[in-house]
Amino acid sequence: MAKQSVLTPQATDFPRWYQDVVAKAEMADNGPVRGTMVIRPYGYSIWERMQADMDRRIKAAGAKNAYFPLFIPESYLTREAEHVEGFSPELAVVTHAGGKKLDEPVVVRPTSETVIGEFMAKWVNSYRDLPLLLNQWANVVRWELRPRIFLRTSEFLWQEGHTAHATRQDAAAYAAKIHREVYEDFMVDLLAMPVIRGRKTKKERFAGATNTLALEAMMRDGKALQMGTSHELGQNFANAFNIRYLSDTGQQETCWTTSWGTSTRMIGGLIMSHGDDAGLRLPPKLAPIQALVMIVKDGDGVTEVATQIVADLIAAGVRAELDDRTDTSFGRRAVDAEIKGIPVRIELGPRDLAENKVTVARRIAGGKQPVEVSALSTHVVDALATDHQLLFDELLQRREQNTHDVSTVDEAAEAAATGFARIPWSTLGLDGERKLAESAISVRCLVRPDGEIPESDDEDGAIAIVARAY
RNA sequence: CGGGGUGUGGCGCAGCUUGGUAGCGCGCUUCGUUCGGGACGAAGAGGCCGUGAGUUCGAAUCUCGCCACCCCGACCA
Repeated sequence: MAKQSVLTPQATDFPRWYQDVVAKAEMADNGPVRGTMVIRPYGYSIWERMQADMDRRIKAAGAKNAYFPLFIPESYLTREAEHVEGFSPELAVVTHAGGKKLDEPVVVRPTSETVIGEFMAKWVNSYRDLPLLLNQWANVVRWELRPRIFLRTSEFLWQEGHTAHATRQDAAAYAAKIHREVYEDFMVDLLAMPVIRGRKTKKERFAGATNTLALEAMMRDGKALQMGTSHELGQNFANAFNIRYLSDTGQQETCWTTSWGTSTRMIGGLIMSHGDDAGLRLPPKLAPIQALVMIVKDGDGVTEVATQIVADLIAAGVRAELDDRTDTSFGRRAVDAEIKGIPVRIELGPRDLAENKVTVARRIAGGKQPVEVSALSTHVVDALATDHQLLFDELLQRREQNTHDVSTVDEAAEAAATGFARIPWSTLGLDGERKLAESAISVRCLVRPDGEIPESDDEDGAIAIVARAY
């Protein structure tokens, strides 16, 4: 095999075309920093739309954006025992700066609980200051042993929310609110991806958390991907950083904190869920270009009509663009649009125009059909709404077909070879979890039979969702 | 760290067994014909074959060392 300058997940689970569309990972030309990610402009435009939509939802949940330092004094990390233990192996540490050795090394943030905790302690004095709801959009660095494009890059972009509350109940409720009202809604409504909301087992919990809520999605190949997490941190960080407040009865009390995050990993999840052999399929609400008006051949006023159609579509609320590169072959342009996942393509040439029609090609629903120019805007708006649901339904159906209820550990392992297994946690237990781990199968999360989230790991009736994961 | 591999134009690869001074596809440049589903023809540009030493008249090819990278596992948003 030739030397590869690009991280290439295998074709079965991660199609090759993503390189042309979205990103490539620089390995060879980036010195000792391995597994960082370069996102091409088109890919970034997808991320920008995710970011804008997520940001809107986070603000609707009451959190405000802020920004904290990239470098964290090493001593901050060590204040929370489990946290430092969990993150130590993957820290990038700066030992020299300004031409000399630093008295105390600083780490490049792998996550910001500790710096933000330090500031929360300064900012919170009274119960009137609570809850303190913060969010940060930033890049973080985790020196993973084996990077994987989009899913686990050494440096990645994300949003991390950090909040402080007066009571455990308030903190738990807020973590759950983000989990459900921000993250799940985002994934269903914008990404057209069904996700399982559940609770992580102790083994899978975030380092320093008392409870981790996760959203798990099934990829095209039956493996699970964690799309986002929301953590209750108990008083672990509040104790470590002395985040305390004076209550309305004049007592010094310790805060309860949460943290939650979603990252560029979601782009990977999107590709592995919605992508097909012809390229990416973008959910319409996410697509930077929803309708591409393509001039097949100019002449007889085609350009004028096409320009008017684009204007009409934009007026109807559709993100439309004109493709008038008639010096490039039709096939090339059509395939480009397909690979990029543009949901609707409107083809237009003299032949169509003679009948006052255009040809509408659908990336998601498939097929082509002639549509009257006068009815086009309505047609496209309807198509985009339908396509969103088609994508969601397809994924949900695939997940249901590849999920099996089982009653023994061996059956769980067998079902996890191709999809998800559901097994009572009381049957599986810590021993079963350990045994499955030997064959790279993990408990993705615990759920109640009705799909809600258990209050504790050992709650009666809790079901473990078991799968191979990325 | 354990187990497998691989290093040859920008990208993907062949050539190595049986040494003779580097080739194919894609991409790129120019011209012409095309352009309603990844066009075709012609002419070009681009490589001291990862690296060091050795064997040899001669090394991409054989020998030894070194380095780098990839895949599987442990770690993980």
